[in-house]
Amino acid sequence: MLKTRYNADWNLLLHIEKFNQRVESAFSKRYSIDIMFPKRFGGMHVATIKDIAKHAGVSVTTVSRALNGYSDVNEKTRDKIKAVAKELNYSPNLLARSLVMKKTKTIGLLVSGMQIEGSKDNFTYEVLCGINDCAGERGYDLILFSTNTELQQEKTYNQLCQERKVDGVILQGIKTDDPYLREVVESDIPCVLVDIPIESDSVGYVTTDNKEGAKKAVEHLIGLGHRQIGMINGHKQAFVSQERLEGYRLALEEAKLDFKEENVVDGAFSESEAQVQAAELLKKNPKITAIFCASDLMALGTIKAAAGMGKQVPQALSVAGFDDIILASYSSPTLTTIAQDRYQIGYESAILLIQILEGKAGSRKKVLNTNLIKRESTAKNHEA
Amino acid sequence: MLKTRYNADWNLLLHIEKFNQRVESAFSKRYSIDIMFPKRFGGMHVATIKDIAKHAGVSVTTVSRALNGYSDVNEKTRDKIKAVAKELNYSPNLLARSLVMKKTKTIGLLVSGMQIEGSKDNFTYEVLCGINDCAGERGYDLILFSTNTELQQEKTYNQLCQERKVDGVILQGIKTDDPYLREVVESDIPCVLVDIPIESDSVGYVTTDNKEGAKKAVEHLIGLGHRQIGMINGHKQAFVSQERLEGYRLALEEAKLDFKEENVVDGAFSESEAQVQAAELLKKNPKITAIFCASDLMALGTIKAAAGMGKQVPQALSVAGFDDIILASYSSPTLTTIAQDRYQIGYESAILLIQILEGKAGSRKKVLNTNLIKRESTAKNHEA
DNA sequence: GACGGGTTCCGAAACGTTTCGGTTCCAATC
DNA sequence: GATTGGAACCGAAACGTTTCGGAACCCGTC
Repeated sequence: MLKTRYNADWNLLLHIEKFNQRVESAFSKRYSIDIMFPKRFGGMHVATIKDIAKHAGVSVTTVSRALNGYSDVNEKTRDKIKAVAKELNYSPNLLARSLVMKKTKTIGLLVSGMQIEGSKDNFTYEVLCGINDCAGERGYDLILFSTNTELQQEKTYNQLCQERKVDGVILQGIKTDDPYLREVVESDIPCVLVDIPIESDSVGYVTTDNKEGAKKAVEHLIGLGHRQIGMINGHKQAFVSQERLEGYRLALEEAKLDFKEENVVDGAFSESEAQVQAAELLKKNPKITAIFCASDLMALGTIKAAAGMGKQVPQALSVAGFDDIILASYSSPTLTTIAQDRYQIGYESAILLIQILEGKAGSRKKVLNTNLIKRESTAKNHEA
Repeated sequence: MLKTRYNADWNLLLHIEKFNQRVESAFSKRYSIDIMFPKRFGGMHVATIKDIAKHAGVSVTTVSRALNGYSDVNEKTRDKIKAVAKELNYSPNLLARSLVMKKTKTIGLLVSGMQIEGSKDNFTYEVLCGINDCAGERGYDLILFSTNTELQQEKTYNQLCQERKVDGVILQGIKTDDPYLREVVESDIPCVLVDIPIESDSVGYVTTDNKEGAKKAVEHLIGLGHRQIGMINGHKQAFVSQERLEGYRLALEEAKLDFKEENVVDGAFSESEAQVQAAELLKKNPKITAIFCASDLMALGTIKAAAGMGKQVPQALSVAGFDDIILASYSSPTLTTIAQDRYQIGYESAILLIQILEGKAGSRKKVLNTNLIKRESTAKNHEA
């Protein structure tokens, strides 16, 4: 479908075609269309720097310099200009400014898991809150890129960023095998990754100490007398899964317990999948008295699986999770878990990105601490 | 703090001042600073329409028209231009385009409750998901305005929108006495309100049928044989509270039950506040056998209050909530509640806004339906 | 009274697009 | 052979900023 001339809007082709049947000359065509689509901003003319210049009797240069706080303008002139600006209800056109300054003061947000399913663990939302707060404090605005829809899928990471001219990007929720990730590393757009450890001149990351966290959880279980401890992990494409597995292994090792590969299964970070996998695991290895899950959601699934087999938690089986999502303190039994501060992850991501942008980042990575939260889902091993 | 000339960046004042001590002439000053701050986009020159024109041997006009699908360009030329564009890895500069087109294809998001507290009910997040999906499908990007920080507080609604030149705005989570709200109505920026019923040429709203929903909940309680039914409402500044109260009143009326004002208290949509208020209400009126809460969170608080008084839910007290948040199906007892589709609210908001933007909105309001979800927290009235 | 230096201002170019108002060329028509 | 009309293209202005390179003026100094 081609646009005919004088057509400013795809969607209005129909109107125009109808219209064309009634008009002859190019002039009337154009004119009428102008009437049909009045400029939105034009309607109630928004004051520009030019208007201020005219009203204040100075040049645009001076207005710009005055408003931006430069020193080579007389204070009296500056006051006058400011007064006129206020009177005209002026606010700068950031588009124009960005165009010449080559900085937009916006940071892009590429969230892969911005779906309704993310509602249970609130990971995405809480990270977003942190980013938003930090960006707000520092004068940056956030622009959201959706990557889930078909339409956006066609555009590459670079296109997204180049078109909108974001100063930098924060990526969250993308898997290690996501095509976007390659692009990120190859492009030189400043960016911060959440939970993916890549460092370079223009890319940094922030994550929690997943290894240490997992280790704490398993040590807790060991401390309760458990010797046969299973693990429900996430999936291979997640860096955090590797780390949590490593923490699990480490804790066992330090306690001189055997690490058995068959005691570890993947639950895809999903409650239902974990339920299936946990049931199978418990059937295959009935001696297991405790399970460490790489997420709270999977812990909930595991508890359901246990219940399905007539095993009470925590009496017959201890279950520890990871994340400390809201549900963890409301479910029954309440969940023993490793808390990670998702808000802080977001906040630190924004800090780091802005530091990189402004050329004063020391380290390009930030690793946050975890907390063991003891609740009802873990208990002493009575068989010990 | 004033900027000296040749200073492109506030934050670098220090560097420059230090630097100035070492240089004399204006020329060397400028030159050196240029070296110090290379243009970010300039580094690896991003292809512009001009470059394409040069490489393809045509004018910029033709390139623009070719890429935008206008009809008065030879198909052979168009193909060549497209090829060159791809080769140069061209992507249009939306800043420049927006500047002349006076349309940015972005919609602003003004969320008042973008805080970590919003994590329990996922209202904000789920609405956001809906908006994001719809906007993505229709080629709009989202830009987030934070209103909670001090810095942003100074800027008026109009300034925010004018500066970023968003095409339209969606407002969510603002109270009826929020100063922003006045501005919205007075400005002529197209906008859609969530849960605030204001209509005009440029503003519409979407909400759920709160009255009907509340009525359903209370009718359910009445159907279970309850005659003394209390209500924990939100607060006066919320439109939804008025509606839900009205629904409560209506249900009582149609069942020929007395509406007693002392049976309705405000819980500020907060779990803990509701707990306090519910305890007081139950003490003052021990004959109450059922309570309708204007939110699930408050229902949870109410259940805690009941437990604190030795009343089992649902045996001694039935509790119905509103929202159907995630917790509602995980708490114990699970909550009987009125489900509202928050995702849909977001999605419809975006649809409506875009319709208004493109001048083809029929109605300027959209009211969504609710669903009664029966779970464990309500039961037959044994005293009846 | 020429000169240097500081203060205050300004003209014009630049950023990357879109689009108005043409022009040029060629084939078809009278 | 002059006229018309369409197809294909282009120059230049416009959008609203910032900033480079001066210019004008005044004051003090040699």
